[in-house]
Parts: sequence; C-alpha cells; structure tokens
Amino acid sequence: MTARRYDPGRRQRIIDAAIRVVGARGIAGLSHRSVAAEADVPLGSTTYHFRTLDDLMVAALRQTNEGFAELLAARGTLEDTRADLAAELAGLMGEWLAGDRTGVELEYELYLAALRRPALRPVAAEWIDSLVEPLTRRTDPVTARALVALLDGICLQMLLTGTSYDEEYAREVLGRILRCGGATGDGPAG
Amino acid sequence: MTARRYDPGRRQRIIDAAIRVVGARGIAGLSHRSVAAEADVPLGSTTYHFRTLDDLMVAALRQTNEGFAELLAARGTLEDTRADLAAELAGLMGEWLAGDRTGVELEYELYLAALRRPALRPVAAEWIDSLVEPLTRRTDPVTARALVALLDGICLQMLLTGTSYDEEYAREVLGRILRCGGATGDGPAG
DNA sequence: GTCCCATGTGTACAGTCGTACACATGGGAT
DNA sequence: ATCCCATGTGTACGACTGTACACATGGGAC
Repeated sequence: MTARRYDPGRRQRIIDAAIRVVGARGIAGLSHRSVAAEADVPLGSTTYHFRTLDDLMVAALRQTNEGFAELLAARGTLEDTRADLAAELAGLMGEWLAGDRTGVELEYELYLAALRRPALRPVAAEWIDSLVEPLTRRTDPVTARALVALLDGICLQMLLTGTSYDEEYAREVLGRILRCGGATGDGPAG
Repeated sequence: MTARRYDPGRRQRIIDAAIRVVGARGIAGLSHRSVAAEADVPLGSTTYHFRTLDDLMVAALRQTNEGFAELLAARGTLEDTRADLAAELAGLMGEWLAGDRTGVELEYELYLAALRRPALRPVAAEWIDSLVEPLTRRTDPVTARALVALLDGICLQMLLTGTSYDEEYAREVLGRILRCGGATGDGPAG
C-alpha cells in the first residue's frame, strides 16, 4: 500500500505529467485526475501540491518558457552583434518548429489560456519578455517588441491554417521591421 | 406550458446567447446548459439546433467574423488607394479596440480555440482571409499576410499584458512592413 | 527517544457535463 | 381533412469534475 513513501521530485513529476496531458489532450483535458493518472500518483497528491488548476498551469507554462529560454541560450543566438538578426530569428523559429510540434502548440495553448486566466498573465508576460529582453541588446525596444509580435503572429497563422513554416518569408518580413527601424538601425539604442 | 410554440429565429438567439456566454465566462463556461439558460430556451433546444458544442462555436465565431467584416466594409477602409495604409489599419484596430473590449477578447478566444479544435480551423482561416483579402488589393500577398500577422501579434500582446493600445506604435511598425516591401511598394501586384 | 508536521492516501459529496430519449405540437404538404 | 415531420420540451443517466476531509506515515527538529 505504502509503495512510494518518500518521493522527492514528485512535484516535478506532476508538472511533467501536466505538460504531457496538455500536449496530448489540450487544456480542456487537464484536470487533477487526468494529471494524477498520467503521473501515477493518487488524486490527493495533485491537489496537495497544486491547490488549483491555475497553480498547475502556471508551473507548467513557466517550465515550458524556461525550456525555450534554454534553447535560446544554448544556441547563443542573438548574441553575435554582427550576424543578420532577422535570419537568426527566422532560423531559431524554424529550429523550434522543426522539433516536436506539440511543444509549440503547448506553449501557445498555455500562453493563450492567459487571455481568460489572470493567474497566467504574469507568466505570459515573462514569455514575451524572455524574447524581447535579449532583443533589446541588438535593437531598440520598439523594434524588439514589434519583432516578437510579428513572430507570434506568424506562428499563430501557421498553427491555425496548418501551413508549414516558411523561413524565407519570416526572414524577409522580420527584416523589414529591422531595416526600416529609426536611425538606431541594428545597434543598441544606448 | 407551450409558451413559445413557434419561434423563428430561435437558432439565431441561441448563437447570440452563446456569444454573450463566451464573452462573460470564456469558452470554459460554454455548455449547452449555460447557453440554454442565457437564451431562455430548454436544454433540448440547444442540443437540437447544435448537436455538438463545436457546431455552436463555429456558428458563433463565424458570426463574430462577419461582424468585423461589416465594420470593415462600413468604414470603407482599405478602399482608398491614396490613403496611408498603415495609418488606416492602425486606426481601424483602434476603433475596434475602443469599443467593447469583450468583443475583441471573444474574437481571439474563439479564434485561438481553433488550435485544438479542427472544426474551428476553417473559420479561423476565414478570419485571416477576411483581413488579407482586402489588403491584397492595396499591396502584394506577402506583405498583406505579414500585416495581418503583425496585427494579430500586437493585439495579443495587448490583451495578454493588459497594456493599452498604442496606435502610434502600431502605425509605425505596420508602416515598416509596407515601406520596406519589395519593388511593388504600395500598389497592387498585378 | 519523542513529537510535530509536511507529505502521502483513499474516499465521499455535490455539482455540472454531454447525450439520449420519449413525448407534445402544429405548419404545411397532400 | 389528414398526416408527416421539423421543431419544441422535459427528464433521466452515467461520467467527470473540484473540493474537502479523515487518516497514515516517517524525516527531522528537539
């Protein structure tokens, strides 16, 4: 009965399970019970570690955000001030989308759930900032924000229309935002 | 008992009620019962007219799309080939957002529900096309698609971060996409 | 060694859901 | 006048949900 009486990392396993559940069945399929089953823990355990589903979603979204941030850091993208920023961004998106597409869907599904769940808003804002912030080291804040908005829009259109990613198109339109930026051009504003 | 025995337009009233429900409680609050209560019809009536909730959402999203298309047509925006397209688009968004903000949230919530509901995909695509199509009369298809992507991204960032709409910012970055367009510039491609 | 409490476990309850079904009704075709 | 069937109505069922609670257990503070 007391099969797993001390279980460090159980909280983490529950988060991982929640991410798998959302990936497989969407947010609509997320419940304390579905996560408990996926994580192979009793129902009471999920409600203990995450009193509400919002808490669980916050943890899941934050972890997904960190995963993307690591991809960003690992590639060292956006650091080389001499590279073509538009091409870098377009390539980064291509790499992200080339992998498990469910990861992208998951990111956006949790991201967009923030529309109706105030608890998720700050985490969604973190997601935006995690992209905007490194970009502000390469261009001015207005341009950085616009680049992220355009990236979001491109990804969404892709996911919604079912079309495949067109990296050349992304590079082109991202480049327009950059090329037509004010006098600052490509360098940092300060 | 038979208070309302012939009720033309009941189907329409159910759709209107569904839109109000989503606006007030979000998609998570949408159920046959909640819509039935809002429309003041018995449960069986909603299930009769819309066998599944997806059917109901399709109808609601399509109607919302049409509402925006009417706003577009009524203003005659995008028709005057001499006006500044970026300013026009930014102004149009401003007008849309200035009104009942729940309308915008509703549009995006239903729009984004398509991520997980294939039945909604075609209607989401219609939404994109309803914006892209008139734009292709003023610029080339690639630019038109990018403009819509950027608009979506700007709206989303607004809704998610809770910031207010910055029309000047929108005009500026939309303008960059247009100004840096290929040789075609502002005129139609063909 | 003793005790506390964070953690783990199992069960129960009241509410909501989609769905199905039997039955009522009356407009319009015949 | 008669009948059919699209439409309207009411109820029931099983599944699932969030939440709450009582109880078990054992690591670590003391």
